[in-house]
Amino acid sequence: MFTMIRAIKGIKDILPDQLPRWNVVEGAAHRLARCYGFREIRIPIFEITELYIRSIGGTTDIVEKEMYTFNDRDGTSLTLRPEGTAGVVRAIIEHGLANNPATRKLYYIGPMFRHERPQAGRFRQFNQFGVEFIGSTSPKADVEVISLLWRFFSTLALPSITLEINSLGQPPERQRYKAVLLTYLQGKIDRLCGNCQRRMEFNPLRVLDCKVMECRAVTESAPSLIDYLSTSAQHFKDVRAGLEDLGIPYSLNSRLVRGLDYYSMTTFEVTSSSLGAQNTIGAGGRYDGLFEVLGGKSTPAIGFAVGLERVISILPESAMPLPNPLVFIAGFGNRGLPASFRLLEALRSKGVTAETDHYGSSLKNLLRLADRLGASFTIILGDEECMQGQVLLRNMYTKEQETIPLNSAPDVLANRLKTPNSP
RNA sequence: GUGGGUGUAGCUCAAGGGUAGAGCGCCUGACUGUGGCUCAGGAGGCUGCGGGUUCGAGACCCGUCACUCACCCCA
Repeated sequence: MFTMIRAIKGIKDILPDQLPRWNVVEGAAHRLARCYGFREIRIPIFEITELYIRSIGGTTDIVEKEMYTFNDRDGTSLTLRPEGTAGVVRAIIEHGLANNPATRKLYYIGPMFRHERPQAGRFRQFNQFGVEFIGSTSPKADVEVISLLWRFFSTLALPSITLEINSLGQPPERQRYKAVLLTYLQGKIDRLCGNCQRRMEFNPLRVLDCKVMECRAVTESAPSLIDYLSTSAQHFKDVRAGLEDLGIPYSLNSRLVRGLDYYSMTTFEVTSSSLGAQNTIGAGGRYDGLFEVLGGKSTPAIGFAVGLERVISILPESAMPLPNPLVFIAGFGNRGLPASFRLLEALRSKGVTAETDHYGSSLKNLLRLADRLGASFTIILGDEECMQGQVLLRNMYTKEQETIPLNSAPDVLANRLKTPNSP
C-alpha cells in the first residue's frame, strides 16, 4: 500500500458543491468591472523575484518570509506571485499600455501565493479579484474605484460590511508626520508592546494599527496624519466629498495603514464582522510611485484587491440563482434502454440538462436516483412505452404523469424548461 | 515563526482503564414498472502514526504527523 498523498497545507480543493458560489462571485466581478470600464488582463503566475522585492518592499513580511521563491534551471530566482499589482504594472510598462486610453483601466482574477500559517480566511493559495486604474491623479478616479468595490460587495449582498478610508499623504508629508509621531511615541515607549517598540524603528506608522489595548490607548491621543497633510489635503477632501455625493457610506480611520510599501495618499479597506480574525474582504489604495520604482515613466495609479475565498465564505444563499432544471431519463428493458440513450442525446442537443443511469436497474432505483440528483422531470421509457412510440413524463414535484410521443419529447421538454418551475 | 484546541465509520459526533457505538448517508427488502415518508435487515473501523505505563489503552504518559483556531501579517 502506498501512503495517501494529500493536498499541500493551506491549499484547498474547490469541490463541486462550492463551485456555483465561485461562479456567482466571479461572474459579478467580470460583469461589474466591465460595466465600470475595466478590461481584463491575464498575467503570469510567476515572475522574476526582483519584481516583487522592488514593488512590495524589501522589509515587508510578504517579501521577507512569505514568498514561494525557487531557482530556475539557469539559476534565475523566480517567485509565485504574492499579489497582482506588481505583475500588472510590469505588463503595463512592458507593453506601453499607459499610452492607450483603452488600456488604462484593467482588472484581473486569479490565484496568489503566500507561505503563511493557514487559519480561518487565510490560505497559501488564494484568489483575488483586483482592478488597477492608471494615468489619473484625479480624486474622481479614487471614487470610481471605491465605488466599484462597494458595488461589488453590495450586489452580492454580503452581510455586515464596513468601508474605512484614510490618506497616507505623499512621501514628503508622510516623512514629516513620521518624525512628529516618533517624538510623541518616544515619551511613552515603555507602555508599548515589544512588537510596537520594534515597529518604531522600521515602520512607526504600523504602531497605529496595533491591536493591543495598551498600545491603542497610547495612540488614542497621538497626532493624526490627516492633520499633517498639505499637498494632498485637497485631494483627500475631494475623495470624501465624492463618496458622499454618491451615497457610499464610509468612516474615517486614521489608523488604517496598509502593509505594502507602494501605497500613498488614499487608502481604503472593507471588512465584514461575519468573518473571523481575518476580516478584510477587500482593500486598496493609490500607488503613484510604483511605476518609477519598476523602471517605467512616472504614472499615477489606484487599485484594489478582493479576497475571493473570504467573500465566498460569507456569500448569502439569497445571492445564489436556481440551478438548471434537470431531466432524468429512466430507461429499462431490452428496447427501452437503447431508446433512452438516443433520447438522452436528443435532449442534450436541444440544450436540455439531462442525465441517466447506465445500469438499467429497476424503475424504483432509477426514480430514487432521479430524486437524489434533484431532477425536475423524469422520463420513463420501458419496453411498453418503446413499442407504442411513447414515453411517460413525470413531474417530480407534483407526481403528475402524462404520455407524450417519443419523437416529440425533446421539443416538449426544451419548451417546457424555458420557464423553469422552482422546487 | 509562536501559542491553544482537536484527531474514532463516507459525514457529524458518543464511549467514567474492561466486548468500539449512535444519528445522517449508502446498499437490500417490505413495494417483481413508480422517488421522498415509515419499518426491517446489511455493508462499512490497524480509534492519525510510533513508543511507553498496565493483567488490560480509543481513553493515561512521551514523541511525531495532520487538521483547526488565534498571534503575527494580510485579501
